[in-house]
Amino acid sequence: MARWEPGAAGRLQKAALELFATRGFEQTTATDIAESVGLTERTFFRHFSDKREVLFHGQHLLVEEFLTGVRTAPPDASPLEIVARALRSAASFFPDERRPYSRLRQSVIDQNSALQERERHKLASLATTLADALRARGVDELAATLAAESGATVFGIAFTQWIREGEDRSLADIGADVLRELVTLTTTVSRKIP
Amino acid sequence: MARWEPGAAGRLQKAALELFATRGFEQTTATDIAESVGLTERTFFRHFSDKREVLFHGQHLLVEEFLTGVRTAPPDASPLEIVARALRSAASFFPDERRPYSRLRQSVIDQNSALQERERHKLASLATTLADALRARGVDELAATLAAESGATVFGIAFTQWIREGEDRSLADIGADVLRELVTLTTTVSRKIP
DNA sequence: GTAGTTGATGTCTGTGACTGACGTCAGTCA
DNA sequence: TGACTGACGTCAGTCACAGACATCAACTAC
Repeated sequence: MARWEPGAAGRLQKAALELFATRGFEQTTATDIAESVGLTERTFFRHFSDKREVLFHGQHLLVEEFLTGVRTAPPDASPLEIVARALRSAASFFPDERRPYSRLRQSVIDQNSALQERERHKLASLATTLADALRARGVDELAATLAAESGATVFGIAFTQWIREGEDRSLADIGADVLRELVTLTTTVSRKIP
Repeated sequence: MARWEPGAAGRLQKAALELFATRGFEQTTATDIAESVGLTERTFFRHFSDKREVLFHGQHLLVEEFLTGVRTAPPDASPLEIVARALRSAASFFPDERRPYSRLRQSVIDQNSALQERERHKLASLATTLADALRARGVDELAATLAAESGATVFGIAFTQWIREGEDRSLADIGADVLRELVTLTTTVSRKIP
């Protein structure tokens, strides 16, 4: 028999989401979470750098999906086409079965501004990573930054729409729609930018 | 003679920036800041909701500039034109004399990820406010969100450039350039978005 | 198979961010 | 003149997090 139950991080993550969803984020201490799965506070902080992070563990896998999309884009693709590929690839990270889980998690985040702050930070660092990948493909500095930030924005908006009650399109479809709307928006500048 | 020196918040802000710049953010306690201007930690937290906030006080004035720009846009302006106005208006918040101060402040933020997180959060809430203002003008939901987020992104990129050593264009000029680049980027989609 | 090593955990202790309750006192205003 | 207010101080408490060190099953080398 093993000395410890395996998968401590996973158990902590699951317990944390449940406790946050019932009691609320601030009303749940790190000790609460740890003890609910038979561990100590110290162990909690060995697995997660801070209390908020327990809800954001595994985000690097999403970033990887984005990068895969960037890599599989044809060499002559424009920055925005590359971003479109990345978005489609990232969407595969959120199959429809995952919607209920994503909804619950988001409802927790939406109720606490410290968590929203962390979420935005993750999205921003995704944009930074994306921009690096674009630059590595030879896209110039400013275009890479703008395309990457736009990609992150589109992803954020699409994701929000994806988890809305009643929505049944796939994340990939929504993402493509939002990106198209962005193109439309910027191409219908009737007046000159001063 | 007054009982207390006036302008406690301002004195705290100034002292905080100086201490953060010399010792670093984490190496400076709220007590350090407060006592350096003859106040107590408790008073510090009466003026600022948390330690990071001392660097972001007054941001609502910037938001106001954005909103002024939105309001002064002609009724038939497209969402992106409105955003262009907002950007130009916001730029007046950062006259060239302010560059040295902004550089110092940014160097502090760039050295601490908790501060970067807060900065992104502020930019995100600016986008939300902008989107509300656009919707209030009749812009539809998705277009408003996209235009507002794009505006915030452009502002962020332009500001970063404005701060760069050797840069001497005004923030308004840089902002207009970045926005134009965004338009260029999205209008040169040779391939169809899948 | 025994000794040494490793890795995930527990224990103990400390620091600092933040909060609530309450006291203080100069200035204001009735 | 006396009640009231607003900005501050004092005190005590909670909790997020971190360093140092101990523990002990499992694995490894010999």
